[in-house]
Amino acid sequence: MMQETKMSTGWAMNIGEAAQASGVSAKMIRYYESISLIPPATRSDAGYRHYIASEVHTLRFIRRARDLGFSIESITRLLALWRDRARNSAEVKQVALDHVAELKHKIIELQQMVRTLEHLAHHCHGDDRPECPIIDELAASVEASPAATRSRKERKLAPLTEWRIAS
Amino acid sequence: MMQETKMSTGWAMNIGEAAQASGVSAKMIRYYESISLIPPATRSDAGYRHYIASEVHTLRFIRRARDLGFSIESITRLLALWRDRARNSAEVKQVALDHVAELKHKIIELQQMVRTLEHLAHHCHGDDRPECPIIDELAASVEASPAATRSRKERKLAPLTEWRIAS
DNA sequence: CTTGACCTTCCTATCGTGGGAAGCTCCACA
DNA sequence: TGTGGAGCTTCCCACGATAGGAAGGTCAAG
Repeated sequence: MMQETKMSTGWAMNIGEAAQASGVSAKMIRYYESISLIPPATRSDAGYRHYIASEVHTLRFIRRARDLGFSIESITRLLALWRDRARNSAEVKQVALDHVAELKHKIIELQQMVRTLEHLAHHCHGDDRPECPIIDELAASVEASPAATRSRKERKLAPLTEWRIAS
Repeated sequence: MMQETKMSTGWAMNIGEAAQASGVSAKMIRYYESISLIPPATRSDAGYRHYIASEVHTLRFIRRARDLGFSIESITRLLALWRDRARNSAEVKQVALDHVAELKHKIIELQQMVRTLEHLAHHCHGDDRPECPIIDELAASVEASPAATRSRKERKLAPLTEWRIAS
């Protein structure tokens, strides 16, 4: 992108320098190019990639967005909005708030795990005796657990009491 | 494992039934076997895997541990402790609390992202105008940002002002 | 001209999960 | 007894984002 700018400035960094300047590793810069998150870099006669300041700027944008947890897919949208001078800030805000909602969802899941584990650990002596409510909880026999089957597709199935006799 | 139990009961479920009963998909049961998290299942003459109640119990254990966010590696340890009747509960507690620490670390990271994003979103009009502090923050030019280079290995490098002239 | 730091492409691995193809088995029903 | 379909087998591929490494070319300083 911005070929003309590149031509007009004449400045260029190679991939290692661009990595250094942007905080994105050379490996990831090549990867981003391969998945078309960024356009193909111009090349020197020897095939070395060259980056001008505006491209490094884009890489830094990506790096910051990654640091905020945005997926590559979201970053694609954010980059398009960044380049779109006629954008609606509402769209940007939407992307950001959708992401916030996802993050909060994850946080709640993790907090639930922590709560359960801390509760169990609190009741565990943590000494040389084998008794352990943590193990007990994991090993608990389930009388009726809807949660245990929640995520699988429905299928025609035999009642649990109808196990077949082996061999 | 527990071959003799299997022999003594004679009961067996096939993989679909075991999946149903344990909450672990058939695909994952095969995967867990392939990575030796669980021992190879016994097979029928036709090659079908058979699972007895104690094996399903193990699968349910794994499922619960996964639900609490434990890695396969940690589950390997937990399973060993479960089977070890002479275990020290201290070891179990250690595995659990190490995991809690990891979870909390992740939570803090995510919360930091949320905080930043909500702060930015709060200052974004979110209307049809292009001005947007979210985009501005991502696009910000960095005067001096130690964070931007924090995770990369040190390398001999030219000062940023010494970019080479292209072509 | 040599050396070594850097670049190139290509392949591999991570982690846990799902999807699907090709082919075999089992069982119920006609 | 034949057939259809659900279920099983193995094998391969994909994800998302990243890192590591091998083999070979390039560049610049000494």
